Amino acid sequence: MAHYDDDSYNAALDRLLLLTVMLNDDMHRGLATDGLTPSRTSLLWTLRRIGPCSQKAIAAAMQISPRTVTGLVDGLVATGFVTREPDPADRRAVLVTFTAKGTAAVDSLIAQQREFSRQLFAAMPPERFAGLVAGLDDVLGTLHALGLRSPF
Amino acid sequence: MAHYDDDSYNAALDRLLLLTVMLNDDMHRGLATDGLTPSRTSLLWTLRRIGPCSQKAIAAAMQISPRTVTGLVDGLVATGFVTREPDPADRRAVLVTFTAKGTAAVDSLIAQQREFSRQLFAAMPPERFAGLVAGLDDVLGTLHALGLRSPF
DNA sequence: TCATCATAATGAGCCATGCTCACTATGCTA
DNA sequence: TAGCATAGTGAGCATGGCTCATTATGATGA
Repeated sequence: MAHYDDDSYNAALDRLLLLTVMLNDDMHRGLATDGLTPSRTSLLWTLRRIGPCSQKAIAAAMQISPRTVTGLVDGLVATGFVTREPDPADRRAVLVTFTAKGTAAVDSLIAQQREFSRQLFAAMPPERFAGLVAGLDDVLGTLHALGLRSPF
Repeated sequence: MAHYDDDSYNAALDRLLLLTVMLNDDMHRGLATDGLTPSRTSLLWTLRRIGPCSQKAIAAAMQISPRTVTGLVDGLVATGFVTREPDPADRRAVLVTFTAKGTAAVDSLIAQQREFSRQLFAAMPPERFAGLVAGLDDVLGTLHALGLRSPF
């Protein structure tokens, strides 16, 4: 009895992890076409969320070291997605700021994501979709209760 | 109407991607305690799935270059998880083989995963669990139909 | 048999992404 | 103004991807 349940729990986790891997791979594949790496894209997402800010702030938001942010911003500056602007309030700091190309890239990613969500869910029976969302919310709540915190 | 649906699809995909990130982070954190990196662990999982085999076979199974496998196996040999045994049928090749420590490590990972699946799902109402699994299967089927292939 | 081509692994060397530690330049405060 | 704190970066390391060249071995055909 308990054994039977364990097996179905494991099968469910296997599905979840498989989905995790497949979604990750797909995201990374899509990125390559835009000349972006996963880490640099993550920085762009963060920048969109918190707005032009110091590298220190980006490091805190992404939970990586300030030194790593220097490297990522170097790459994004070299490829024209962001610029380093002087911070009028602190001459030690820079304000990492989108270029037009950077803004366009993030907008494109958002559009791609919307399209992908349509492809994933539009054909799903409403009841099943609702069941999936309820299940995901349950899992996310459980993870939160287990002490895992969202990176956002 | 269509707009409303789009928003709920997006919200669902956001949940899925958030879950993806959180599960990934958690897995990687857990690994560090065992002295394993994510890539080396992935190789151990692969090796468990396909059995002692050449590095070439591992590269094919993991969809990475043979050169990268050389590096990963170097690390796993240095830390005592696997050994390189001569292939009796082909003196060019090696058979990557678990040590006792390697077998124990994989067994431990499996046990951790079973425990984690219990923590995630044991408290979930059976109906919601069933709804989650049905939804996940639907999504996996859709991904397959979209041309995304499982890495296994 | 032996020359040729194919294959398994690795050396050399590149890039990206993470880290720490040390250092510079600047800000802040007593 | 002296001294501590903070933002960013240089130096240097590890991991994990890659390609290309090389070595050793296997396999095949003349």
